[in-house]
Amino acid sequence: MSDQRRLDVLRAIVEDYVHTQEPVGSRVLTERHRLGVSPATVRNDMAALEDAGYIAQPHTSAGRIPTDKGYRLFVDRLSEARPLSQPQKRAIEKFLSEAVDLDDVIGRAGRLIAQLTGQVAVVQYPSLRRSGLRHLELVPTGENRLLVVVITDNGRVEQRFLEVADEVDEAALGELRARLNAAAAGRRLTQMDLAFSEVADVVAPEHRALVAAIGEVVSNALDEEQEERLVVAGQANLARAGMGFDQGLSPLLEALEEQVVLLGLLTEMTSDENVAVSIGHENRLAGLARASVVSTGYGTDGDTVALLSSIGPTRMDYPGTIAAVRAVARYLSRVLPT
Amino acid sequence: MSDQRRLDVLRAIVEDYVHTQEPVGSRVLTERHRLGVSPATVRNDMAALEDAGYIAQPHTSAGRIPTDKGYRLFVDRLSEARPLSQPQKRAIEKFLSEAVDLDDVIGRAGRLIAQLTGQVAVVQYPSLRRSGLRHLELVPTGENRLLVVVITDNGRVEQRFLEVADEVDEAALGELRARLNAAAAGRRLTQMDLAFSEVADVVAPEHRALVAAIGEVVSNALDEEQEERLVVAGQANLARAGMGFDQGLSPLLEALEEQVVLLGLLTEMTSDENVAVSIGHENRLAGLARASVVSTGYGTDGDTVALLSSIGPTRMDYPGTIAAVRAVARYLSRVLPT
DNA sequence: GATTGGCACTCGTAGAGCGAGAGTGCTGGG
DNA sequence: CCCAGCACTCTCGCTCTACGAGTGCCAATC
Repeated sequence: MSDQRRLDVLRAIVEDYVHTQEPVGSRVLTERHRLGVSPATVRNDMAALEDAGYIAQPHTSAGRIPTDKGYRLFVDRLSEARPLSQPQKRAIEKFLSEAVDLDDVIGRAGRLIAQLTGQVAVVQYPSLRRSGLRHLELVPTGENRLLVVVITDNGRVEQRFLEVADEVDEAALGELRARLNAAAAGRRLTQMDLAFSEVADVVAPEHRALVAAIGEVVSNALDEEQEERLVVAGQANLARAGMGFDQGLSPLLEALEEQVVLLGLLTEMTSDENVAVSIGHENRLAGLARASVVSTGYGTDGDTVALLSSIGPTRMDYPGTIAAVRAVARYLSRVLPT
Repeated sequence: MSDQRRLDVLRAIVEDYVHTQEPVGSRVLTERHRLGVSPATVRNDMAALEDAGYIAQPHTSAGRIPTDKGYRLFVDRLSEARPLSQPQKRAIEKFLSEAVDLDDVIGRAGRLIAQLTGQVAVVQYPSLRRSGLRHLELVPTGENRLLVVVITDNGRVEQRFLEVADEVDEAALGELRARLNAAAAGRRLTQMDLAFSEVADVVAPEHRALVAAIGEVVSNALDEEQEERLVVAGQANLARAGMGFDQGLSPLLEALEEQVVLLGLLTEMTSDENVAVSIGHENRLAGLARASVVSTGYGTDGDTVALLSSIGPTRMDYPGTIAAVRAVARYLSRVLPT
């Protein structure tokens, strides 16, 4: 009994099931794939595959469907990413390069993945960790309220409200703004504390507390932990008939709304710029037990700054999804401001 | 035959159906509501209501369910917004006041509406139309690429990429930045063109084109047409059993992803700070034919700057939804930076 | 020893038939 | 104008049956 043929059978089962969404029996298997053996032989192989846990039958005398373990083997050893066509690549490049700002880039990347894969896309905003400060702006906004806007080297903009005890007059604010910008401009975000304490030393005593408060807000805003914004696109794809989620949809949608938890999961499974795949119950989240996640990092020159994923049913088209995710991550890395 | 009682019957039908999600017959109607008449009488009234198009029966010999027209009458004349409880109000206030920036305010408002109504929430970002320019920042980001960041009076931040022909050196960029800020600061966004042409006159000839380009990007970024960002929250609520969307879910989710179209619909139906309700087929969008939209404007002192809506099945709890939308809009208006 | 054809067996599915229950519309009397 | 009673209709859930798909096993074959 050839080991190789068993793997061929498994691959055939996965491909057929992904395509038809129906349990596949020994007869159609021999008809649709040139295995060169009879249904009876295939049946023997299938029995062995079932014993090994790669496939299962939903009920006696139905065909077989792959298990999570079966998909795992398929992804690891039986498939290769199917490269996108040239027109597709050009379309990706064109669509991403038309973006007008960072929000738009991220949004477009999400829609792109959603459309290419027919599934849900999750895109994380690029991290701020390694950037420097470009400009700090203080905007008074109503009584006792200040808006602090931070612009970084790499074009990221963060804003935070700050409650202040006493109203600060325009002139004092202007001076503060000038001093802070002079002291902090160009510095790494990690050295920000230092810059703020320098300013605190030279400023009028009644403003020291304010400077400290601003400093706290700024480092807070740039803290990596806060850096957890996700964009989700293509949720409508999940509801389409034939996705296999027809009634188990709400746990999945709930998981997608729990952005903090979701990001944790993605971060955990994605180590570098390779594409990682997590299948069915391999996902730590219960809501994703019937789904698979294909995820990769992106960022300028090998420096992974954020994540990009596609989520779909376990019976997704893995080669196609992996290729799409990889391609978009690559273009995203290129088009992204340094 | 009393007209008043017929309306009572209609109200009873709507309330019962909203509650039980099942067609309601004449018997249970007399049992659950003190109508003071027998089922037979109610049947006559129901026949009249059906002739008038306010209710319908899914099939012969099932109970009645309200039609879109029936809900319309209910909303317009038979119900009043049910005020929220004090604890609820306090919870809203607390939750919104904890927000750290504008994104967070909008996000929280969405989650709040979603949770209060058990439906989907759609929140539009506040418009920039009436604000002035606070600061303009130019950040070079990679070769031939400039990031233009606009900070407005009311704390809104917009950013746009700009492709430039030749690389601009730091010094020239610094000068440009200073000049532009001097000329434009404090001006209304509508007078921005003027400020830019002033600068173009005094700047070195080789930078005129750049100034013009920046001017275009800025007014573009602040153009109201561009101002169409929506946040959608609580999509998972739609998938919950008993929402009535069990199989017709995907057109709805698709409608929610078509943000431009969706915003058009909301803008059209919402005229001012009153709460507007659009029921079932009254919605121009086919995807929303089985849903109702409850929408209102919000903004500082009666100046409507953006929209806030809740979308659910036509058999939603209108009084509760209207109250929730109104309450959140009110607090949002108060907490929002001027 | 692997492969294969044949055959009995198991189940899920689709369809038909049936009874019960809910709800209506109508009619005739208060 | 209201209401009790009654005949009628329709859906829903149940059971039963026939069918088909697919398997597992065994003995024959290469």
